Amino acid sequence: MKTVNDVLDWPALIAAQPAASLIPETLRVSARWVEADAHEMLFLIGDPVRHVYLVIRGEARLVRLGRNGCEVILQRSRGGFIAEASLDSRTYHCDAIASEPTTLLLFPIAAFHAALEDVIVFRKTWQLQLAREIQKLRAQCERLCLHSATERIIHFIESEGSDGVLTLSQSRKSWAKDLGLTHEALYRALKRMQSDGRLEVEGNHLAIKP
Amino acid sequence: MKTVNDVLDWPALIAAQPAASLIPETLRVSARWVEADAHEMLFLIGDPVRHVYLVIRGEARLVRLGRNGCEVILQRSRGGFIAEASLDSRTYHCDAIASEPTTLLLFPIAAFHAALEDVIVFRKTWQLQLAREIQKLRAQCERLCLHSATERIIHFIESEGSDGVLTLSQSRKSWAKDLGLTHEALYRALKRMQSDGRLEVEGNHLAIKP
DNA sequence: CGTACTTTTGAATCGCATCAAATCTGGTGG
DNA sequence: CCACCAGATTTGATGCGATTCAAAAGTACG
Repeated sequence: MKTVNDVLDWPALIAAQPAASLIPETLRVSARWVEADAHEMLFLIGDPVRHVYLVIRGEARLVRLGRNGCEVILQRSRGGFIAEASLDSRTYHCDAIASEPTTLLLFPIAAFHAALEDVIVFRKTWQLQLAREIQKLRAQCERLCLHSATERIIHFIESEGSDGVLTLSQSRKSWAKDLGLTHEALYRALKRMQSDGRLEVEGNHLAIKP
Repeated sequence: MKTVNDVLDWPALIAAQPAASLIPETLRVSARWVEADAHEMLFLIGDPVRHVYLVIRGEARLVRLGRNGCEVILQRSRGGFIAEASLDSRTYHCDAIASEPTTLLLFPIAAFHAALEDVIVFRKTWQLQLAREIQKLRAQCERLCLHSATERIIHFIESEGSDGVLTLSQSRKSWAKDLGLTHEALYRALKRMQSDGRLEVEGNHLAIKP
């Protein structure tokens, strides 16, 4: 039988994907390799949880549709696990979509649980992963509680970037969604901040001026 | 030496505190018992992480002060762990305050880590705890991305309550902070929803009308 | 070259934040 | 028991800023 190890260059992946670096051999061989098209649904709300998803290339996002049909992003992952919190759930609480052509690894839940029990270093990494996700989400809640577009932008650059400098890894339109703003509001706020001399913009490179 | 077991009626606590139910004996005896006054700081941003905090009675909250001096709530815990995500951090990323007279258990970090390694059932409970926290935070981000006060209120009742009915366990003023609104906006939205016949309010009992 | 998408700008509207102040509440101490 | 105080609740008036709807210009890709 052909396994993931035949398809995948693990050493290269590990170099590129910190999250994958400590996946034990026993778990690797049980993984499934999946290529998803843009806009392809990975799972739907209510589906039974059968796999843990690791995004290798591209982007996957967790979304929920409000009653107005408006999409809300719960998680966005480029190179990392997605829906980690569903590891102990029976069914999914949201939908997962590939934003673009995306490569994923699917680990069967049972094997994943077994690896978490047996391999100490893997377990520690996993717990750290969960803690990081919590801190990231707390930062996002903090940001969304700010009332003005400008404040949210600054908060984002300061918490996601380093030293007031940040290189965006997404379009501004999707950034606007992360910030809980319309894209128009984001464009205007950015322009205002530029002309006020509070921000420097060069392509995807943003720098806060003191 | 006097231990926590002398002060604390564990069976009673366990009945009242699901989160405490699986704390192993070895960890229990190392716990410290703390009574905090209202507004007392439990730890400050930058403090080294020495303990894991479990709220027994009262309420503790994690906050961060924005540049405008406005307080943002990152976590609020009544009867459960607080700052779980700091278990693997060296220092705290936010302040912790007791909202009211509060009783806490403090578990030394080292003992906590040891218990996580040694006691399978405790470890599983802990991982579940982290996953639940992630899902709760995702729901909150989803809520904060809604643009109107009314939508946030409905979302909160539907996700935190059951079947469109919810009993508030906090003042409306602090609820407003959770919703990312001013208290005035919350009061007005509630009144509007009542007069529109979309919501029924009796003290802390809220019910969405279909 | 056409299609899909992002980026940008404009105008009108609405809702929330803000400031101010009155009332109500529970709890404390005299 | 009452006076008092801190905090929560409620109402009002005002202005700003984000949403919304609309549309044009730019950009990537097959």
